[in-house]
Amino acid sequence: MTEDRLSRVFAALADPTRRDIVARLSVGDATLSQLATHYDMSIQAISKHLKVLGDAGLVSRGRDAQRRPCHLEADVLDLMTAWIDRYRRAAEERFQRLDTLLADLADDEEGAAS
Amino acid sequence: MTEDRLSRVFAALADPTRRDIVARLSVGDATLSQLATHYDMSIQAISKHLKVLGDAGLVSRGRDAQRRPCHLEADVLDLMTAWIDRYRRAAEERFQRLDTLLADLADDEEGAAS
DNA sequence: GTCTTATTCAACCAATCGGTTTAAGACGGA
DNA sequence: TCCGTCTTAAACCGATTGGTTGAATAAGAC
Repeated sequence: MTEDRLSRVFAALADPTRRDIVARLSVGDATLSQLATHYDMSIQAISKHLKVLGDAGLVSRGRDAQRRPCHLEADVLDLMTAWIDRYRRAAEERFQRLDTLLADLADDEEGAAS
Repeated sequence: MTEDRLSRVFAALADPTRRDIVARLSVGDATLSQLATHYDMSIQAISKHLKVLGDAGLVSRGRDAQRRPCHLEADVLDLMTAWIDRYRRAAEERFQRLDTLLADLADDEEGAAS
């Protein structure tokens, strides 16, 4: 399903290091060792983070000799915004209905008082 | 900082059960035991999920006798969309620049060929 | 007061996560 | 060919997660 995919994308972005990697890749492609220079952990740890991002479909890897440049697949982010917006909208509409309901009740009160 | 908060919100929504709870709460408030009827796990497990959603700021709990109705705090979702949009936009702009760059190169080629 | 419902707390468990270290491939350059 | 660089694989470790069960607490309802 798209269920697993959504879970993987959310989980991938739940880690600050991985979010930072995404932020860097949004500026431009980069290799593993280039990325690793910015973090206080081993290259292998960053490699694992890239694997998580890859499994989530958020980054793809190319080939350039022994390098594997990382590329941000920004389309996947739309998956999340679609999900989020759906329920944010629902909540807002419900809030709106409640709001008008309260307004109507207030009007009734005024009507009864006059 | 807001770093932890973002991590908690993303992590909270990385679980399908919790996403489903958010979906249900977007329709209307509900109590723990009402929510629990829809899932094939113990009430305590759902209570834990609600705690995670609460710690992320995604749901608040009220008081109604011995019940603690759950309410979706939809504003928190904006935190995520703000983050996502920021980098999706950056990636798109970069793509746009690359696109026009390639177009310019093509024009140069044509110019050189003519 | 006692019973029932709604919720939380605590201990436990297997599985996953985020990191480490060490070793092994894959590739280009001298 | 051998060397240095870039990357992945594997084993390990402590902490966290997602679930369980059992007991404790809180608040009506009878």
